Amino acid sequence: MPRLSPQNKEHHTAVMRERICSTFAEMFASDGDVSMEHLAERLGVAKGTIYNYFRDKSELTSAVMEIRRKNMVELMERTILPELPAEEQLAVFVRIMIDDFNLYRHLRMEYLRYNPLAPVPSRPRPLDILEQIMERSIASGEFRENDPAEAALFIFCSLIGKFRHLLRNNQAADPEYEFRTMMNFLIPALRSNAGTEH
Amino acid sequence: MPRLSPQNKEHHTAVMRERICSTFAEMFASDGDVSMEHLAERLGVAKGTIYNYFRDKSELTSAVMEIRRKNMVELMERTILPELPAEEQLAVFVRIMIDDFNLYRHLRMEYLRYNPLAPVPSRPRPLDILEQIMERSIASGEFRENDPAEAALFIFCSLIGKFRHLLRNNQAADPEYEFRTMMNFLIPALRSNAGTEH
Amino acid sequence: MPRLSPQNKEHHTAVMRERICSTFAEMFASDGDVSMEHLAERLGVAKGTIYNYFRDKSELTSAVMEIRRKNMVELMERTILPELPAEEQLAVFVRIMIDDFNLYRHLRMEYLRYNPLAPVPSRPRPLDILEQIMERSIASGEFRENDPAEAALFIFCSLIGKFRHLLRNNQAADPEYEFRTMMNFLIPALRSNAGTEH
Amino acid sequence: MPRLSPQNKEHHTAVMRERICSTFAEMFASDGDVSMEHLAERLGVAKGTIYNYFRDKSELTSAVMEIRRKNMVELMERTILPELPAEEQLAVFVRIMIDDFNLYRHLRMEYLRYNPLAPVPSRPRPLDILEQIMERSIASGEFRENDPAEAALFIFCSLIGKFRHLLRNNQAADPEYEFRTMMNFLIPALRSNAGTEH
DNA sequence: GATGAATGAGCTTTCATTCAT
DNA sequence: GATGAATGAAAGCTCATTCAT
Repeated sequence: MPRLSPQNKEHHTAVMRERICSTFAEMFASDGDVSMEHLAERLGVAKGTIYNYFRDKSELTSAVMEIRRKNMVELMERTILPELPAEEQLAVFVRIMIDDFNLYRHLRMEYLRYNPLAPVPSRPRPLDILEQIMERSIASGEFRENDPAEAALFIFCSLIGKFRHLLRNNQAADPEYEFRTMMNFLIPALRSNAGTEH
Repeated sequence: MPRLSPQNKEHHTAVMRERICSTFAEMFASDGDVSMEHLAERLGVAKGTIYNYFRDKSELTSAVMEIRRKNMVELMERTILPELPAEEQLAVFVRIMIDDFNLYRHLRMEYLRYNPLAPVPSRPRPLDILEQIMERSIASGEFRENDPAEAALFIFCSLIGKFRHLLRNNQAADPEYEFRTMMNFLIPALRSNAGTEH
Repeated sequence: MPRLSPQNKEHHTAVMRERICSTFAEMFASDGDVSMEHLAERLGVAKGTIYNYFRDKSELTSAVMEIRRKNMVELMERTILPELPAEEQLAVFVRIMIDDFNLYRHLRMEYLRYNPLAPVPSRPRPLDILEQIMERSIASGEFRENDPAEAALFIFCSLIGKFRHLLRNNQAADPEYEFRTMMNFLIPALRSNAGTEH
Repeated sequence: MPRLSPQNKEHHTAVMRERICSTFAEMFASDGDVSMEHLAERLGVAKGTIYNYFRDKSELTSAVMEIRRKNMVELMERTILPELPAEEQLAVFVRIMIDDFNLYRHLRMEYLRYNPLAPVPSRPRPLDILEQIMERSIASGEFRENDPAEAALFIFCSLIGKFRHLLRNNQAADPEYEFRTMMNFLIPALRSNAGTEH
């Protein structure tokens, strides 16, 4: 391997980190937990090489989650346009989350094992975006008066819970069905304030 | 501790199993996965002793989950009376789930690892009870027309998702706050059908 | 359990030892190695009880071998009559060995594990009886001139080797077939001295 | 010891496997069963290192047996020339077996434990070679009419049985003595058919 | 920067043996 | 004499991590 100029070196490092992360995510998505040995094998590099780019497995896992999150967020930012009706914005959000789940089911759920203390990820997270949607929708009156953060968290957790349920039953999501069911309950939850007087 | 009368023996066994289970659950709750070695240490017995009460770690884990589930279900059956208003039934259900979560945080989430195929637990599960609540409430018109199973699953997953979120942030639930938030969204989701026409 | 007189006590001990041994042998014969736990279970006594009659597993195993050997030897002494033709005496010997093998295949082969230093068993052993047969037969001229001990050992080892071969292939012996094959080679080996001049 | 050229790596692996195998065989020969821990200790490496060369203990044991067998068979094939007199061919065979036994006493006998179903080893095995010797010798009339396979098995088992006997008495063989005794009985067994008419 | 052989703490599990009652 | 719960050394095996080259 030839000497790299500082820029090239930086570039090389970034490319390599990206390659390792995406391969790891991919393997995780299909097989569940992945050993460093298998990962190196699939990458076609030595185990030690991975450790040149990531301090340990925990850092790698975090990085993967970060990339995944960034991709998801970028997609959301491109497709969830503030000028759309609130309901439609929510719909896009839900669809993206469902697709992401189908892609990364194992990774998402096993993440905790290597990151029990849940390091704060870089902003914005999907939950942040969802909060913005809620803020706009409540401000515009499309959704009922409510704490936007709370509403966002409720929606977010409903989705996560559903994903976990599917995972337990070893199923991928049926995107269309799950989408319809979620919307069937979420929209009324956000629209009407029927019966909350207790 | 030999030479116990049959009753005493049975009692001793039950006590010991209970002690092992609850210690395991407790350690799991605070630390995540627990090795048999550490469990024995905390119990103040030898590793082998645990294996006199449980064939292997998988059996122990299942037993803990089963006990937990049975306790929860019994409590639900005692306190969720069909003659109460639907909303109140749901409220009790939600409270019990939140309390259970606080007690068994990690265990609930890591259970999968030792039981990847999710053996069917003894009925009824909390979800079954929730389905009954929904059936009655929809039949009586207290909640809007809907598939009871779908409604139950939505509620259940919303709760599970919330728990998982708290777990990720390494928090116990604040029972009163979580209760109010959940009800604030669940009741409208089940009452009104505002805006589901898309 | 009532006080036993010294004689009764002695008798009880002998009976118990016998019971333990024969059960152990039986289990060994059908399943291979047997744990003290399983043995106690089958006997309907506690594990500790066995240790009142045998210092440890090694002593038990030795005792079993001893009993097995004594039974076999008694049978040989009853049925191998010196007045029979040499060939017939040998035939009876071979048949008894084959039958014994079928009964105790596992035990015979695993014995070494607990008795790596092969404590000298009580006399007479089958090999001793075989030596007597050889002595008589060579003295009477029915078998050719030879060291009787060597001849006996050769026959004995041929049988043991055959048993081991069968064990490796997880077979019981076919008594009639094995008998014919052995005799087909042993008789000439003992009769003629063709070609030993090298 | 990283960064080896491909040849060196292959060489290193071969050397290491060989070292592990021969140490294992050696320890086995003197002590009977050997734990991975003890083996590693004697090798001066960590337990895990052995597992870099052999998937598990069963594979290691098989490898040792295979090497041993290959060496023995190669030696037989080089030294047992079809043009030699039958008796001489047999003599060489017997000598090689005796020497092999002295080298691998315990291992040979305990092999079964880790390979209870006796996986078919690579051909040809010593028994195969012995069968060829018998075929040729019976065809040429040097040995009497007989099923070559049966004759070979008889010889083979006589040897194995002798080895087992020595093992039980914790002896190495005295090669010259054992050789003479075996031949003293085997040759007549194969030559003459005196007295097989019963 | 890359390598990958070596590491060793850690895991689950077994089972002969002990000893207080 | 009988009991059997408790023991704990020992086994086979895994895998994230290190470091000499």
